[in-house]
Amino acid sequence: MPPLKRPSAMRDTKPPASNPASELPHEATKAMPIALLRAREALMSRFRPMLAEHDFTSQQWRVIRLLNEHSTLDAAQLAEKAFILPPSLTRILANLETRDLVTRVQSSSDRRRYLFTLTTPGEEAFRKISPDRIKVYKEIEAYFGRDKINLLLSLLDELAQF
Amino acid sequence: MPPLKRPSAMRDTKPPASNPASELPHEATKAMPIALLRAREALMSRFRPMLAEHDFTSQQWRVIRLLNEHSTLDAAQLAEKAFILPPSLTRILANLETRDLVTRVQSSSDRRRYLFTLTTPGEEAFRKISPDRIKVYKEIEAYFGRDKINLLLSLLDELAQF
DNA sequence: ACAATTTAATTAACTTGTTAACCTTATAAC
DNA sequence: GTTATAAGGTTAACAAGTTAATTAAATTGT
Repeated sequence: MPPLKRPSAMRDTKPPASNPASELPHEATKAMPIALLRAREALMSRFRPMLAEHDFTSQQWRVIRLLNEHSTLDAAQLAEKAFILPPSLTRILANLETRDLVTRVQSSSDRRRYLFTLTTPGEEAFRKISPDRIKVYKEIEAYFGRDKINLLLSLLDELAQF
Repeated sequence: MPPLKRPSAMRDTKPPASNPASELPHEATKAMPIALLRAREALMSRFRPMLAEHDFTSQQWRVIRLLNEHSTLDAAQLAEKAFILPPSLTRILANLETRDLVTRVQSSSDRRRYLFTLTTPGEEAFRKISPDRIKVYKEIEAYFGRDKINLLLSLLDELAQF
Protein backbone atom coordinates (compact mmCIF):
# COMPACT_ATOMS: atom_id res chain seq x y z
CA MET A 1 0.00 0.00 0.00
CA PRO A 2 1.43 3.32 -1.04
CA PRO A 3 2.11 5.58 1.94
CA LEU A 4 -0.49 8.26 2.44
CA LYS A 5 1.36 11.51 2.43
CA ARG A 6 -1.48 13.78 3.33
CA PRO A 7 -4.83 12.25 4.15
CA SER A 8 -7.27 14.98 3.28
CA ALA A 9 -9.18 14.35 6.48
CA MET A 10 -6.41 15.69 8.70
CA ARG A 11 -5.88 19.19 7.53
CA ASP A 12 -3.44 21.04 9.69
CA THR A 13 -3.07 24.15 7.59
CA LYS A 14 -4.99 27.26 8.31
CA PRO A 15 -6.60 28.81 5.28
CA PRO A 16 -4.37 31.83 4.52
CA ALA A 17 -5.91 34.48 6.70
CA SER A 18 -6.64 36.92 3.93
CA ASN A 19 -4.80 36.44 0.74
CA PRO A 20 -5.40 38.94 -2.05
CA ALA A 21 -4.28 37.74 -5.47
CA SER A 22 -1.30 40.07 -5.37
CA GLU A 23 0.20 38.13 -2.50
CA LEU A 24 -0.46 34.65 -3.74
CA PRO A 25 2.13 33.95 -6.42
CA HIS A 26 5.19 33.77 -4.18
CA GLU A 27 5.03 30.16 -3.16
CA ALA A 28 7.96 29.14 -5.29
CA THR A 29 10.14 32.07 -4.31
CA LYS A 30 9.30 31.49 -0.68
CA ALA A 31 10.68 27.97 -0.87
CA MET A 32 13.95 29.01 -2.48
CA PRO A 33 16.12 29.61 0.60
CA ILE A 34 15.32 26.22 2.09
CA ALA A 35 15.61 24.47 -1.25
CA LEU A 36 19.14 25.84 -1.52
CA LEU A 37 19.86 24.65 1.99
CA ARG A 38 18.52 21.16 1.34
CA ALA A 39 20.43 20.77 -1.89
CA ARG A 40 23.62 21.86 -0.23
CA GLU A 41 23.04 19.52 2.67
CA ALA A 42 22.53 16.62 0.26
CA LEU A 43 26.05 17.23 -0.99
CA MET A 44 27.70 18.04 2.30
CA SER A 45 26.29 14.97 4.00
CA ARG A 46 28.53 12.96 1.70
CA PHE A 47 31.65 15.00 2.30
CA ARG A 48 31.33 15.60 6.01
CA PRO A 49 31.82 12.08 7.36
CA MET A 50 34.79 11.55 5.07
CA LEU A 51 36.41 14.80 6.21
CA ALA A 52 35.58 14.05 9.84
CA GLU A 53 37.63 10.87 9.61
CA HIS A 54 40.62 13.08 8.98
CA ASP A 55 39.58 15.62 11.62
CA PHE A 56 38.56 18.35 9.23
CA THR A 57 35.40 20.39 9.08
CA SER A 58 34.25 21.37 5.63
CA GLN A 59 35.35 24.96 6.22
CA GLN A 60 38.81 23.90 7.34
CA TRP A 61 39.03 21.72 4.30
CA ARG A 62 38.01 24.58 2.00
CA VAL A 63 40.95 26.58 3.31
CA ILE A 64 43.36 23.68 2.86
CA ARG A 65 42.09 23.10 -0.66
CA LEU A 66 42.49 26.74 -1.65
CA LEU A 67 46.00 26.94 -0.26
CA ASN A 68 46.85 23.84 -2.21
CA GLU A 69 45.62 25.47 -5.40
CA HIS A 70 47.13 28.89 -4.89
CA SER A 71 50.11 28.12 -2.68
CA THR A 72 49.98 31.54 -1.01
CA LEU A 73 47.00 33.71 -0.16
CA ASP A 74 46.32 36.44 2.34
CA ALA A 75 43.31 36.36 4.63
CA ALA A 76 41.21 38.61 2.45
CA GLN A 77 41.74 36.42 -0.59
CA LEU A 78 40.97 33.31 1.40
CA ALA A 79 37.82 34.87 2.79
CA GLU A 80 36.61 35.81 -0.67
CA LYS A 81 37.38 32.49 -2.34
CA ALA A 82 36.19 30.28 0.50
CA PHE A 83 33.19 32.51 1.17
CA ILE A 84 33.98 32.62 4.86
CA LEU A 85 33.59 35.79 6.94
CA PRO A 86 36.75 37.26 8.47
CA PRO A 87 35.96 36.38 12.09
CA SER A 88 35.35 32.74 11.20
CA LEU A 89 38.46 32.67 9.07
CA THR A 90 40.57 34.00 11.92
CA ARG A 91 39.48 31.08 14.07
CA ILE A 92 39.90 28.51 11.35
CA LEU A 93 43.41 29.69 10.52
CA ALA A 94 44.36 29.74 14.19
CA ASN A 95 43.18 26.14 14.44
CA LEU A 96 45.10 25.04 11.36
CA GLU A 97 48.25 26.81 12.53
CA THR A 98 48.04 25.07 15.90
CA ARG A 99 47.89 21.77 14.06
CA ASP A 100 50.93 22.72 11.96
CA LEU A 101 49.02 22.41 8.71
CA VAL A 102 49.35 26.06 7.75
CA THR A 103 51.89 28.81 8.43
CA ARG A 104 51.63 32.56 8.22
CA VAL A 105 54.22 35.17 7.34
CA GLN A 106 53.67 38.88 7.60
CA SER A 107 53.73 40.66 4.25
CA SER A 108 56.73 42.95 4.00
CA SER A 109 55.06 45.37 1.61
CA ASP A 110 51.92 45.77 3.74
CA ARG A 111 52.41 44.82 7.33
CA ARG A 112 48.67 44.59 7.95
CA ARG A 113 48.57 41.54 5.72
CA TYR A 114 49.52 37.97 6.49
CA LEU A 115 50.33 35.43 3.84
CA PHE A 116 49.30 31.85 4.46
CA THR A 117 50.86 28.70 3.06
CA LEU A 118 50.42 24.96 3.54
CA THR A 119 53.11 23.23 5.55
CA THR A 120 54.43 19.88 4.40
CA PRO A 121 52.00 18.05 6.70
CA GLY A 122 49.28 20.28 5.29
CA GLU A 123 50.13 19.21 1.77
CA GLU A 124 50.23 15.60 2.85
CA ALA A 125 46.79 15.90 4.40
CA PHE A 126 45.48 17.32 1.15
CA ARG A 127 46.93 14.49 -0.90
CA LYS A 128 45.68 11.89 1.52
CA ILE A 129 42.07 13.03 1.29
CA SER A 130 41.89 13.94 -2.38
CA PRO A 131 41.03 10.47 -3.74
CA ASP A 132 38.00 10.13 -1.46
CA ARG A 133 36.91 13.59 -2.49
CA ILE A 134 37.07 12.76 -6.15
CA LYS A 135 35.10 9.61 -5.57
CA VAL A 136 32.24 11.71 -4.18
CA TYR A 137 32.40 14.12 -7.12
CA LYS A 138 32.04 11.19 -9.46
CA GLU A 139 29.04 9.89 -7.56
CA ILE A 140 27.39 13.28 -7.82
CA GLU A 141 28.01 13.47 -11.55
CA ALA A 142 26.79 9.94 -12.05
CA TYR A 143 23.58 10.76 -10.23
CA PHE A 144 22.89 14.18 -11.61
CA GLY A 145 24.67 14.40 -14.94
CA ARG A 146 27.18 16.97 -16.03
CA ASP A 147 24.74 18.95 -18.14
CA LYS A 148 22.36 19.48 -15.29
CA ILE A 149 25.24 20.42 -13.06
CA ASN A 150 26.35 23.10 -15.48
CA LEU A 151 22.82 24.38 -15.93
CA LEU A 152 22.32 24.50 -12.19
CA LEU A 153 25.64 26.26 -11.71
CA SER A 154 24.81 28.96 -14.20
CA LEU A 155 21.43 29.60 -12.60
CA LEU A 156 23.05 29.78 -9.18
CA ASP A 157 25.68 32.20 -10.41
CA GLU A 158 23.03 34.42 -11.87
CA LEU A 159 21.02 34.34 -8.68
CA ALA A 160 24.15 35.15 -6.69
CA GLN A 161 24.43 38.42 -8.64
CA PHE A 162 21.17 39.61 -7.13
CA MET B 1 39.01 50.42 -19.70
CA PRO B 2 37.50 47.12 -18.60
CA PRO B 3 38.94 45.93 -15.34
CA LEU B 4 41.59 43.27 -15.71
CA LYS B 5 40.36 40.37 -13.72
CA ARG B 6 43.41 38.19 -14.07
CA PRO B 7 46.46 39.65 -15.71
CA SER B 8 48.19 36.67 -17.21
CA ALA B 9 51.50 37.93 -15.90
CA MET B 10 50.59 37.24 -12.30
CA ARG B 11 49.79 33.61 -12.08
CA ASP B 12 49.25 32.50 -8.57
CA THR B 13 47.99 29.03 -9.29
CA LYS B 14 50.23 26.06 -9.09
CA PRO B 15 49.94 23.73 -12.06
CA PRO B 16 47.88 20.80 -10.73
CA ALA B 17 50.58 18.59 -9.27
CA SER B 18 49.79 15.52 -11.36
CA ASN B 19 46.45 15.43 -12.97
CA PRO B 20 45.49 12.35 -14.95
CA ALA B 21 42.60 12.89 -17.32
CA SER B 22 40.33 10.87 -15.05
CA GLU B 23 40.58 13.51 -12.34
CA LEU B 24 40.17 16.59 -14.46
CA PRO B 25 36.48 16.91 -15.27
CA HIS B 26 35.22 17.79 -11.80
CA GLU B 27 35.69 21.51 -11.83
CA ALA B 28 32.00 22.25 -12.10
CA THR B 29 30.97 19.75 -9.45
CA LYS B 30 33.69 21.02 -7.17
CA ALA B 31 32.23 24.51 -7.29
CA MET B 32 28.70 23.39 -6.48
CA PRO B 33 28.71 23.58 -2.67
CA ILE B 34 30.01 27.14 -2.66
CA ALA B 35 27.75 28.17 -5.53
CA LEU B 36 24.80 27.02 -3.44
CA LEU B 37 26.13 28.97 -0.50
CA ARG B 38 26.62 32.15 -2.52
CA ALA B 39 23.19 31.98 -4.08
CA ARG B 40 21.59 31.46 -0.71
CA GLU B 41 23.56 34.33 0.77
CA ALA B 42 22.41 36.62 -2.05
CA LEU B 43 18.85 35.99 -0.91
CA MET B 44 19.44 36.00 2.81
CA SER B 45 21.34 39.26 2.70
CA ARG B 46 18.06 40.87 1.72
CA PHE B 47 16.00 39.23 4.41
CA ARG B 48 18.43 39.40 7.30
CA PRO B 49 18.54 43.15 7.89
CA MET B 50 14.78 43.38 7.65
CA LEU B 51 14.31 40.56 10.17
CA ALA B 52 17.01 42.00 12.43
CA GLU B 53 15.01 45.19 12.73
CA HIS B 54 12.34 43.11 14.40
CA ASP B 55 14.88 41.12 16.44
CA PHE B 56 14.53 37.89 14.54
CA THR B 57 17.15 35.65 13.06
CA SER B 58 16.19 33.90 9.87
CA GLN B 59 15.86 30.60 11.73
CA GLN B 60 13.61 32.10 14.38
CA TRP B 61 11.55 33.58 11.62
CA ARG B 62 11.26 30.25 9.83
CA VAL B 63 9.74 28.77 12.98
CA ILE B 64 7.32 31.65 13.38
CA ARG B 65 6.30 31.40 9.74
CA LEU B 66 5.67 27.66 9.96
CA LEU B 67 3.60 28.00 13.12
CA ASN B 68 1.57 30.66 11.40
CA GLU B 69 0.87 28.31 8.51
CA HIS B 70 0.17 25.19 10.51
CA SER B 71 -1.06 26.60 13.81
CA THR B 72 0.24 23.62 15.80
CA LEU B 73 3.31 21.49 15.23
CA ASP B 74 5.49 19.34 17.40
CA ALA B 75 9.24 19.71 17.47
CA ALA B 76 9.87 16.89 15.03
CA GLN B 77 7.54 18.41 12.46
CA LEU B 78 9.11 21.81 12.91
CA ALA B 79 12.59 20.38 12.53
CA GLU B 80 11.64 18.63 9.32
CA LYS B 81 9.82 21.56 7.73
CA ALA B 82 12.28 24.24 8.81
CA PHE B 83 15.25 21.98 8.10
CA ILE B 84 16.74 22.72 11.48
CA LEU B 85 18.44 20.06 13.58
CA PRO B 86 16.85 19.18 16.92
CA PRO B 87 19.53 20.75 19.14
CA SER B 88 19.25 24.07 17.31
CA LEU B 89 15.50 23.90 17.40
CA THR B 90 15.50 23.36 21.15
CA ARG B 91 17.43 26.60 21.60
CA ILE B 92 15.32 28.54 19.14
CA LEU B 93 12.08 27.45 20.76
CA ALA B 94 13.42 28.26 24.22
CA ASN B 95 14.27 31.73 22.96
CA LEU B 96 10.84 32.27 21.39
CA GLU B 97 9.08 31.01 24.50
CA THR B 98 11.07 33.42 26.66
CA ARG B 99 9.90 36.22 24.43
CA ASP B 100 6.30 35.05 24.70
CA LEU B 101 5.97 34.52 20.98
CA VAL B 102 5.40 30.78 21.19
CA THR B 103 3.90 28.43 23.76
CA ARG B 104 4.28 24.72 24.25
CA VAL B 105 1.83 22.19 25.59
CA GLN B 106 2.67 18.60 26.29
CA SER B 107 0.85 16.14 24.08
CA SER B 108 -1.59 14.05 26.08
CA SER B 109 -1.41 11.08 23.75
CA ASP B 110 2.40 10.94 23.72
CA ARG B 111 3.97 12.67 26.63
CA ARG B 112 7.39 12.81 24.97
CA ARG B 113 5.97 15.27 22.47
CA TYR B 114 5.37 18.97 22.85
CA LEU B 115 2.99 20.92 20.66
CA PHE B 116 3.95 24.45 19.79
CA THR B 117 1.65 27.33 18.90
CA LEU B 118 2.03 31.03 18.24
CA THR B 119 0.87 33.34 20.99
CA THR B 120 -1.11 36.44 20.11
CA PRO B 121 2.06 38.56 20.16
CA GLY B 122 3.67 35.91 17.96
CA GLU B 123 0.86 36.23 15.44
CA GLU B 124 1.15 39.99 15.57
CA ALA B 125 4.87 39.81 14.90
CA PHE B 126 4.16 37.64 11.88
CA ARG B 127 1.61 40.05 10.48
CA LYS B 128 3.85 43.02 11.12
CA ILE B 129 6.75 41.62 9.12
CA SER B 130 4.86 39.95 6.32
CA PRO B 131 4.54 42.97 4.02
CA ASP B 132 8.31 43.59 4.02
CA ARG B 133 8.86 39.93 3.31
CA ILE B 134 6.55 39.97 0.32
CA LYS B 135 8.32 43.03 -1.00
CA VAL B 136 11.57 41.10 -1.09
CA TYR B 137 9.93 38.13 -2.80
CA LYS B 138 8.68 40.47 -5.50
CA GLU B 139 12.14 41.94 -5.99
CA ILE B 140 13.57 38.47 -6.42
CA GLU B 141 10.94 37.53 -8.96
CA ALA B 142 11.42 40.79 -10.80
CA TYR B 143 15.14 40.18 -11.02
CA PHE B 144 15.16 36.51 -11.78
CA GLY B 145 11.83 35.70 -13.39
CA ARG B 146 9.32 33.15 -12.28
CA ASP B 147 10.26 30.61 -14.92
CA LYS B 148 13.87 30.55 -13.89
CA ILE B 149 12.83 30.28 -10.30
CA ASN B 150 10.73 27.24 -11.04
CA LEU B 151 13.45 25.67 -13.12
CA LEU B 152 16.00 26.29 -10.41
CA LEU B 153 13.67 24.90 -7.76
CA SER B 154 13.11 21.69 -9.66
CA LEU B 155 16.84 21.20 -10.16
CA LEU B 156 17.48 21.82 -6.49
CA ASP B 157 14.78 19.39 -5.45
CA GLU B 158 16.26 16.73 -7.66
CA LEU B 159 19.73 17.34 -6.27
CA ALA B 160 18.35 17.19 -2.74
CA GLN B 161 17.22 13.60 -3.42
CA PHE B 162 20.83 12.54 -3.81
C1' DA C 1 3.71 -8.19 32.91
C1' DC C 2 8.71 -7.33 32.11
C1' DA C 3 13.06 -6.55 29.77
C1' DA C 4 14.98 -4.74 25.58
C1' DT C 5 14.64 -1.58 21.99
C1' DT C 6 13.18 2.58 19.85
C1' DT C 7 11.76 7.37 19.71
C1' DA C 8 11.24 12.57 21.08
C1' DA C 9 13.50 15.96 22.98
C1' DT C 10 17.29 17.90 25.54
C1' DT C 11 22.14 18.66 27.10
C1' DA C 12 27.03 19.04 26.30
C1' DA C 13 31.10 20.38 23.76
C1' DC C 14 33.01 22.27 19.97
C1' DT C 15 33.01 24.92 15.45
C1' DT C 16 31.14 28.37 12.59
C1' DG C 17 27.95 32.40 11.32
C1' DT C 18 26.87 37.20 12.27
C1' DT C 19 27.34 41.91 13.75
C1' DA C 20 29.83 45.47 16.07
C1' DA C 21 33.82 47.28 18.13
C1' DC C 22 38.72 47.53 18.05
C1' DC C 23 43.81 47.83 16.87
C1' DT C 24 47.32 48.51 13.71
C1' DT C 25 49.15 49.97 9.37
C1' DA C 26 48.37 52.44 4.76
C1' DT C 27 46.54 55.92 2.11
C1' DA C 28 44.54 60.48 1.25
C1' DA C 29 43.79 65.43 2.29
C1' DC C 30 45.44 69.47 3.49
C1' DG D 1 54.63 66.40 7.31
C1' DT D 2 50.60 65.98 10.16
C1' DT D 3 45.92 64.77 10.61
C1' DA D 4 41.99 62.36 8.99
C1' DT D 5 40.22 58.42 6.78
C1' DA D 6 40.23 53.83 5.05
C1' DA D 7 41.64 48.98 4.97
C1' DG D 8 43.31 44.27 6.95
C1' DG D 9 42.78 41.52 10.56
C1' DT D 10 41.39 40.33 15.34
C1' DT D 11 38.34 40.21 19.46
C1' DA D 12 33.91 39.93 21.69
C1' DA D 13 29.21 38.36 22.27
C1' DC D 14 25.58 35.84 20.93
C1' DA D 15 22.96 32.53 17.66
C1' DA D 16 23.13 28.39 15.15
C1' DG D 17 25.32 23.98 13.07
C1' DT D 18 27.17 19.40 14.22
C1' DT D 19 27.97 15.11 16.63
C1' DA D 20 27.54 12.32 20.64
C1' DA D 21 25.56 11.28 24.95
C1' DT D 22 21.52 11.50 27.95
C1' DT D 23 16.71 11.32 29.84
C1' DA D 24 12.05 10.03 29.72
C1' DA D 25 8.32 7.88 27.51
C1' DA D 26 6.49 4.68 24.13
C1' DT D 27 6.82 0.29 21.56
C1' DT D 28 8.21 -4.37 20.81
C1' DG D 29 9.27 -9.12 21.96
C1' DT D 30 8.73 -12.73 24.73
